[in-house]
Amino acid sequence: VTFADIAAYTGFSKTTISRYFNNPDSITVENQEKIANALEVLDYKENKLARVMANGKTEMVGVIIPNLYMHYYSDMLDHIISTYEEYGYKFIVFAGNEDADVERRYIQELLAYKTEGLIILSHTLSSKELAEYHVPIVTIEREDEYVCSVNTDNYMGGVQAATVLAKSGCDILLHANADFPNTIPAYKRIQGFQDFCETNGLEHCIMIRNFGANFEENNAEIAKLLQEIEETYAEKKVGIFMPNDTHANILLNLIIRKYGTLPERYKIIGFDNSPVSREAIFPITTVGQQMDKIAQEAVELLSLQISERKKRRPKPLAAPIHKVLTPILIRRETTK
DNA sequence: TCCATGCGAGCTCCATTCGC
DNA sequence: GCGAATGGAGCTCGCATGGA
Repeated sequence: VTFADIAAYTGFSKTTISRYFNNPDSITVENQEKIANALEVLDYKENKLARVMANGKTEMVGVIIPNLYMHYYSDMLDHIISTYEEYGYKFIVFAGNEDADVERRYIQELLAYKTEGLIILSHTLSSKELAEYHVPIVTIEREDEYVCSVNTDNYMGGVQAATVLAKSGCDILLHANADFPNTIPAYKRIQGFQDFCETNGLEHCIMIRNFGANFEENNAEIAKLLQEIEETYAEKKVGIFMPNDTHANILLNLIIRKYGTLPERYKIIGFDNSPVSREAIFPITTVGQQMDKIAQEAVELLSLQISERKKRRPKPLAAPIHKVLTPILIRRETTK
């Protein structure tokens, strides 16, 4: 059943049928009812392909994440997908696994499907390269100099984590993280943690590690980290700020496997407020990213760019828009 | 290899009808 | 006469298909 069939059945033209769907107020209520009735009788089903062909609007958005192993990415994806109700975008998702050539191929594939914009969570391609695709792009929690982005205030997150550990009465505050360049938002997390400790004269150490890209590698590296902490700070009450909740949970499991519980001398805090932080055997204190708001802001920012491109005389953004959201500290059992 | 055609819906421009 | 509602023609989009 097509517009032509509906037009023939109702006696209206194709134009009027089109208006019924796209600008119903331009048709009388009586005629709207006639057309609505015809749709029911004829059992009309919307033809999205025809619509895409006609106006070029696929309502599809491409998403590239590094992996689905990290709880942060799966949780963020869940929130991005949930924006469908408000914005109507459908999402095609690729996991790049930190391979630049693979990600470039995925982007080409997404653009070939005429996705209207891209949300990039992976760190592999520079924002300069992404900007050269000349499509609406929003990045989340990554280097973003040349493209629009939504990030959490990582500096504040670092300060919040250090504050909690200091208030827990820890003798030494540790922050384990990867070796980020200073263009990555997470770098500021390290800075915030370090600045707070130095300002307040707290003994601390930044432990830069390459945690790997899967559970096995993470587990092995964090086991080594724990061993080092035990050897170096044997008699001290240790506060450990892990780079994310997935890694905090692995550390927690390793400690519990060794001691049967979480000893009083260990305080752990994660980052993100991923589901795993709530589901852990001892719910993990975390610096929560406002996942729902980040996803909402990202899609809003993308929608803004997409709408502008559809105008007859689109005005490109004078400069990329960068939104920064405040982290929310969530106290749970691992810092009691 | 090239060209014409068809697919379904959107859109624009202009014309027509109708009711107040 | 005016404005709102509606009609109609013609073009567009990207790709597959088939015939020359």
